Amino acid sequence: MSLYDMMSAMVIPSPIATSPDEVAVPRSIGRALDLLEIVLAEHRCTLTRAATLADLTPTTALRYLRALEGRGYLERNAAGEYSTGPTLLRIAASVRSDSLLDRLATTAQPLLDDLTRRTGESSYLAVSDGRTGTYVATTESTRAIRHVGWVGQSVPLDGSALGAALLDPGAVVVRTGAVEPDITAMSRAVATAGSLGVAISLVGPEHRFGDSQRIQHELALNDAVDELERTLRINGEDLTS
Amino acid sequence: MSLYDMMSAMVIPSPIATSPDEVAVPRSIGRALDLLEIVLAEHRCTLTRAATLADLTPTTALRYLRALEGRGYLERNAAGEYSTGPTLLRIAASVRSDSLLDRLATTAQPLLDDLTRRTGESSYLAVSDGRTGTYVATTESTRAIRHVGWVGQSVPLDGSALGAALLDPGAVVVRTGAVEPDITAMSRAVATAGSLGVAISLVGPEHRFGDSQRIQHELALNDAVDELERTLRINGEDLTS
DNA sequence: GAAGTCGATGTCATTGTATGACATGATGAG
DNA sequence: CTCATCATGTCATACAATGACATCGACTTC
Repeated sequence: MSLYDMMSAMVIPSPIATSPDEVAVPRSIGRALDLLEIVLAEHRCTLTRAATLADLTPTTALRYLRALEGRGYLERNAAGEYSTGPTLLRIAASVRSDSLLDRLATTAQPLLDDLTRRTGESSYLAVSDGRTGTYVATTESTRAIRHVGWVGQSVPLDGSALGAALLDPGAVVVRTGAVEPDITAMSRAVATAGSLGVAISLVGPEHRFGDSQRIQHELALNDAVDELERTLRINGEDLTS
Repeated sequence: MSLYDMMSAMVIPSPIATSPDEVAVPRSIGRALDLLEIVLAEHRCTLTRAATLADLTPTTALRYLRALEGRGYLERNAAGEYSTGPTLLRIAASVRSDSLLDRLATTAQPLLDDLTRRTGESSYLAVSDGRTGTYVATTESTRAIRHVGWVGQSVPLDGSALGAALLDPGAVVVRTGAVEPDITAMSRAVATAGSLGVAISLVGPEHRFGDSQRIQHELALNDAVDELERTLRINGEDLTS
């Protein structure tokens, strides 16, 4: 199973329309949103794959995907693959201009750069909705052996360094093999008001996160997060709960 | 009727779940998406207002709004108002990092600044999905009498300068009173591949768009759009159809 | 205090809309 | 050519979506 398949298998939301401890979601709504999230997680997705991942018949999935396409949330290319549609892009732009998202990656990018320079590892900025984290910015390590490829990808929070860090604000969390074998991620959450989680992760091969480097990595990560919080606060964003 | 009410009344999607010349959207899906778009257009919205605008009973609207909240697309504050939720923020960040949206506003902002400096009027960057345009960035005029308040707002494309410009790439379109009385908008589309429409608009009081200023405004607008296209193309974005 | 209004929420009988079994068509590989 | 796979359409049916109605809570007015 390739990395991409592993990632895909792991981020696909459960096809259960109703979370056991949450509100009853009308079945059809749950299904449509499942399909939307599947396509977005896959980036490009055929009808059959979406139907399989959503555990729906092709007929039912086609109906929902067509509906989402008709409303502009998805679009379909000549090869029959669904991907992000114009309405979702417009909404994303609108939402972006309304929130800290507008400044977040811009503000964080130089800090990611600095973190990578100090540690020699790849650094990532992640946002999270409580179930899924999405890596939205990165600075890659310049080493010959480096971690690449997570930007734009979503990971489940369960079991990951990112998830643990978001649950324990202020703590630096280290996990190995949670998302990829032999890969160590070190994460710390950024203090934010509101429901959007934000974190910075440092990611690299396990053997480069031994005890001696770890202290240094942790220092650098803490500096980056502290600086991001400071910069966003200075810019008028109230980050403290 | 205040400006805000006018804007809201004009951008609310028709509650008809099936567009007459498009795919059949399952009724429940159409309703849920209508409500989502209503809340996003309103920015903050109570159950009763959303139900009224969507032409649904409060009970039905509550059910859908709760579903969208449960899935993270909306959230609800202590005052009972719905607004953008964490999953939508995460998706927006993810979508942003995948597309030209990532660079668009950053690249356009200095051009908006320049356009406003040259013309003395407020300039706006808009994105569109073909039905609705959303203003996502602005530079305000520094004059005592200036146009303000459109950033983050959505406008229907029908009848507006923005809509006409998007339908006629390369043309500079002028409209007065389409969105607000006595306000003139001058728009030109930015050439983009894909389904997302992008345009720059210059907006100000009608009396400042007379024949003599108009030529100058048009020149400046064309320069801004040409430069944005050039910059995006240089940055690797294929804009030409 | 009582009465009224409004918004939010819950219940339940009903029906119409969502659904999937099945069929068909198109395409590509061997 | 056959076969497999993917996409799409049809239609009978049953169950999930729905709204009429009731209840509750908060607030305002008299």
